[in-house]
Amino acid sequence: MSSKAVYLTTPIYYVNDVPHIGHAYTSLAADVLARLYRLSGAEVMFSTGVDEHGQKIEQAAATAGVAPQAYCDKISQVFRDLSQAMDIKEDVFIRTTEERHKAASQAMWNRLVERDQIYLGSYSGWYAVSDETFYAESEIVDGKAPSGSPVQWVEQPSYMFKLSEWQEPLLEYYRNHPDFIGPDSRRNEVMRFVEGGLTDLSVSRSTFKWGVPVPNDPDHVMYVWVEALTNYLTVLGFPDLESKDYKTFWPQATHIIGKDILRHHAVIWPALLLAADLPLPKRVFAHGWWTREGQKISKSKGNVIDPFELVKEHGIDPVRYFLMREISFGKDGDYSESAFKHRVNGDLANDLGNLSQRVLSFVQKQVNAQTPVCGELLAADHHLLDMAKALPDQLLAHADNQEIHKICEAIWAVVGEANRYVDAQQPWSLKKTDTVRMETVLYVLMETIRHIAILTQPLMPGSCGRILDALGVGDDHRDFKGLDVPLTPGTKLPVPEPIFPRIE
RNA sequence: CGCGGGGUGGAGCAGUCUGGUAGCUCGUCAGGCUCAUAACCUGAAGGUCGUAGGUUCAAAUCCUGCCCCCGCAACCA
Repeated sequence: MSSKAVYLTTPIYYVNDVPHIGHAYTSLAADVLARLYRLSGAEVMFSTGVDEHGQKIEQAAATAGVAPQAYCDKISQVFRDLSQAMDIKEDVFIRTTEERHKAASQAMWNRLVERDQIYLGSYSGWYAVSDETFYAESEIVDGKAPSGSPVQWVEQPSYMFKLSEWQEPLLEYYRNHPDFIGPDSRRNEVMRFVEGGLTDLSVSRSTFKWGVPVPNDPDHVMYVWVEALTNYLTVLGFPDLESKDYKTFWPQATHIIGKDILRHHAVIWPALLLAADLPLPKRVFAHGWWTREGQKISKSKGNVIDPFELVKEHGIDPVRYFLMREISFGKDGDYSESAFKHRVNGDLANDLGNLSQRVLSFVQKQVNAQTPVCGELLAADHHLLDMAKALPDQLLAHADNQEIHKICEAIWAVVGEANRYVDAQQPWSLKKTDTVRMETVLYVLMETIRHIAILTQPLMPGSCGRILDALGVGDDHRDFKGLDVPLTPGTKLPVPEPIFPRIE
């Protein structure tokens, strides 16, 4: 259907802590999009991974009494487990301690140096010895750190990136590429920020060792920006600009991120790429944050949401569906037990689950447990089928804008129409008067459900697989191409089981 | 005057760019159906669209002032 290429990324997650709902949310969104594009026949690269460098990791490892690498090995595995737990299928899991990433980061650094974009300056700030941390001017309270520790003004040599030179080129780029930053409100925010002026950026540290060494200066390691952001290129084989992956995917990159790191991705990253004379990604999309029962989520409040516990309690697919459907992707939203219950019971159990069950149970009992024969189609039949057949294009359009909630809405509009169709056609009445028509109605319904199930796989792969099993759809006909392969009348069908249980 | 976002029936949102009978989901109430996971379908009630003023034949939508809420201010998705 589509021969386009798509490169989707999540940020690389910092391994100083275990995964929380935010990590799960970002990865899940990217996974849903990746799965949809794969179904459509597009060439897809979906990467996620972990950021394993920095002082906090070095310290955390020291506290734990293990070498940094051993510490990273352990925590990184938990992030891999998260993908497993949530049925997230990334194509690449990148770790910044990999040798190829070290090579890519240093190559990026060298490109910047060659273009006179990095100079040795100094980094200064308020340093609290007891906290081993620098604090921003704005964080200082009564001449002390937020923690109450005494601070001193410290200056140290640091390599600086000439970010300030890129203010105008960035603004020009934003103007010429209105789709570069999404949602639109974020683009606005970023442009205002850049218009306010950019200062050069500290891109190295000499106070710790756990990082990628700066080429030709062993006293420094690269600080997060240059190194971490380069992971998106590492994955594609950079610095080999002739590699197949780089050529295929880099121009098609969409970075899915949380709104907290919008500036890094929408300002620093494109500036670095412009400065290094490399093409920019196609789009940066920042999603919102979750609250829980109306409260901001924070460790101090103790109300963090553990994604592992979430899926253990509710099952993978209901959690996937809820997170993708409950809020407009890009906005903030709230996770609450009652909202979760309403979504799952309403959309999954009552609407989709019940639709499938009421149709398949009827077929089971009235058509001898086999796919019915399709007779002449009437206007009402065409209306429903046409709605289902219009979905693929609609969904891809929404995916291109990262409007995942609209993907859900579009599918459920067909689910609703199918339920209305059942009521209008009354197959239970036709049973007594016109079994040929009854079979046609049931066939139309099964075809509609087949479309829905195939197209909902990206959201709920496991559950939709079970629906397709119940419809007798073969494994090799479950993608966009398979949509064009209609059900075969007479196929023996298994006894249908409810797919989405209600939450009481 | 730091920057940005927002204030729409009980709840959560869309609509605002491109003025023209206020829409969706959930909830509430009434009815229908009986295939189905006490599910499904239909209908009704409920909003002076934060506020004050302006432009206009006409404003949720454009302009101005004010009030309130939220986020950001450079390592939390």
